[in-house]
Amino acid sequence: MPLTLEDIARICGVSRSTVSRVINSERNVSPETRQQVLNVIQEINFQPNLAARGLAAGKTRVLGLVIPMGVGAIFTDPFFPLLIHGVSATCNELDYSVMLWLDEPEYERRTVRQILYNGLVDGVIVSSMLMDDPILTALADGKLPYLQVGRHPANPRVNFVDVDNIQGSYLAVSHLLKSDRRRIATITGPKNMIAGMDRLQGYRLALEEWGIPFNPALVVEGNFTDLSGYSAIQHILPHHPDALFSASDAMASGALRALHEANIRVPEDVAVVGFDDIPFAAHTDPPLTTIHQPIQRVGSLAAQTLVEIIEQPTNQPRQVILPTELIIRSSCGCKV
Amino acid sequence: MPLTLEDIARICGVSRSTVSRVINSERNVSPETRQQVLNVIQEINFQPNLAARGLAAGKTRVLGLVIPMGVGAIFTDPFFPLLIHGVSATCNELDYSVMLWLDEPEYERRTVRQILYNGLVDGVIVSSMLMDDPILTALADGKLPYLQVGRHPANPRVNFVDVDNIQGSYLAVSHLLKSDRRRIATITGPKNMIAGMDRLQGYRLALEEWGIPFNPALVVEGNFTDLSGYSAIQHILPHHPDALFSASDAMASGALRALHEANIRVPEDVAVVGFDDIPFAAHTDPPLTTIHQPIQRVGSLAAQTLVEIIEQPTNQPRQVILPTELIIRSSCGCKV
DNA sequence: CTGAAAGCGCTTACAG
DNA sequence: CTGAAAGCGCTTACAG
Repeated sequence: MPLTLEDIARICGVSRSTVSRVINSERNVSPETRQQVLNVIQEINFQPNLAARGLAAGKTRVLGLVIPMGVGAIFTDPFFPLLIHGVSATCNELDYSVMLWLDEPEYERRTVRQILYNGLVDGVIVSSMLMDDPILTALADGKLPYLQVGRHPANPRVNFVDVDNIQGSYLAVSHLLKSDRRRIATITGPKNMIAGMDRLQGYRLALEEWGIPFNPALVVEGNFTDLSGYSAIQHILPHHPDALFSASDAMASGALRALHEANIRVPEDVAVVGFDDIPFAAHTDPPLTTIHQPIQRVGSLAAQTLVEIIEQPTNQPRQVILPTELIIRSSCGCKV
Repeated sequence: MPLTLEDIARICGVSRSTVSRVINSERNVSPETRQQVLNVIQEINFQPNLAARGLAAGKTRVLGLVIPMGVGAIFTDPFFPLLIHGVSATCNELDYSVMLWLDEPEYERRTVRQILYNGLVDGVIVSSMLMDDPILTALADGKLPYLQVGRHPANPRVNFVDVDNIQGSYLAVSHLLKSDRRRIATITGPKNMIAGMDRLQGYRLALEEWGIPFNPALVVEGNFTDLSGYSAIQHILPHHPDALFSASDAMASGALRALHEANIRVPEDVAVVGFDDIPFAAHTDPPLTTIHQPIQRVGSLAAQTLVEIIEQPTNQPRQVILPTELIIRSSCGCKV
């Protein structure tokens, strides 16, 4: 029922090759013919069939977006909505569509194969932050263009867009240091997550710069959830910290609760800085000083970069790291 | 480079028709042949090209999911992540893929055309709650199977899955009534959103049942955001409410802040009940009594129902309304 | 600048 | 139960 190239061609009295050429903006079409075809297309609201185009050209103009559901606080954190928003907006601009896979553990195998070989996508953006995610190795072994959201230390040639987690936590801890805190504890992310380890790295860097020895008793591993932040406090408190850098706002929020229950004043007794700048961070008690990351821009850049990789292949891996920003609220206790 | 049906056929010494039949689980293939083909497919990890299949069969096994970005609190509310999760999980089970469109106002026109006529999706789920969303009328005029998340009062034949907003707010207000509150104010959603109006309807129903006259001075329109809840309180306070039903948790959270600043005690002076049960609702001060809605199940049912519509077309519109649940916390002041 | 023709990888009557 | 053949709606050398 929908019209085809052939129909347009008949109406215009040209061949379907010509119609195809004007649709794909090739030169080699006389201005008059081009205009006429354009008019007809406009008039009857013609949309080329993308399945046919995909089959013939080997390009579908659709990007896959793979989001692993394994990770914790996926519904309290606006990370994925913002990422999706960025990807989608840029795809719209570039005339690409986006295919979404929420990658549940049980389906992982099937997903990878489907994405790689079913010919439906020209490339894929994976937002996995797990060090050893099987989908990452599958992608690395395959030949489909792809780009990671989040860098991968083990694979130097991978394309990625990431937030500068090291610089972010360095910023956070430096701020605490400048506010004369010296016993700065940290709740880290899980060991198998790159962002978690990067944020720990920034913590160490800042300490080092100020000549403060690294004290293992002041670092506790969390898993980015509120609850893990809450229980981390129990381990940290005996060591009398005067500040806390939490590798996520969710954990900071749990820590704030625990601190409150232990009758420890924030920021007077313990200053707190989080990471992520989730909306909730402005509403904790006290409002949380934290590190803002430009997630939507990450998504947007990821889409744009992947399209470049698809359309203008080179040997150079494309890698971009976006800066973060310190957002000062009350929990750090710096009265400007 | 990827293998094709033809390759499998050659290896097995059969025609590609036969291979196609076993892939599509048709009968009319001898058990031995079927097994042999299956083995080869398994062995070489064959994935049929979906673009080709789509072109030949007119079915792509992909569902479109359209999410309008016009609406307010899209990143503080886990509605969309949960919805997407439900849709995606069920699509995985049913061997469908999902194509995502975040519908930004400027692109709306292009989006609709693309979805309807580019042959990439077999049907679409639209999560629009606007009364007069242009995409809804475009879909209604087109011939692509679709299903709405959220009912549409003006179109009785539309397929939809919705949460019972009327029953939900009825539940909320009844609870307040049972707790001896009589001057119950409400902050509504915007007039052009169906869910908003449904929630107002439930409020009226409960009042009516208890013989309490409807008092327009006690109802203020909000737009589902925190801020609108905050400012609504200024209009309501002069009329001395003893309770508040807020049509969203975000607005309730703003209202709580305003109440607090006005030195009005919750729940002693004013009992508060929200709607949505966002994660934050458990952490407000005091924790918010609210109405829980099964969003993920809505997504799951939407996908399942749309697939039924695609695969077994009938004339009957499919319409399902899911019940909500009252979650009692502290803000309503009922000490069980 | 333009058209005829082959081909992308499947499905689907049709004939046997 | 099986295969040969046409066809889905495009793109893309190739020839002119």
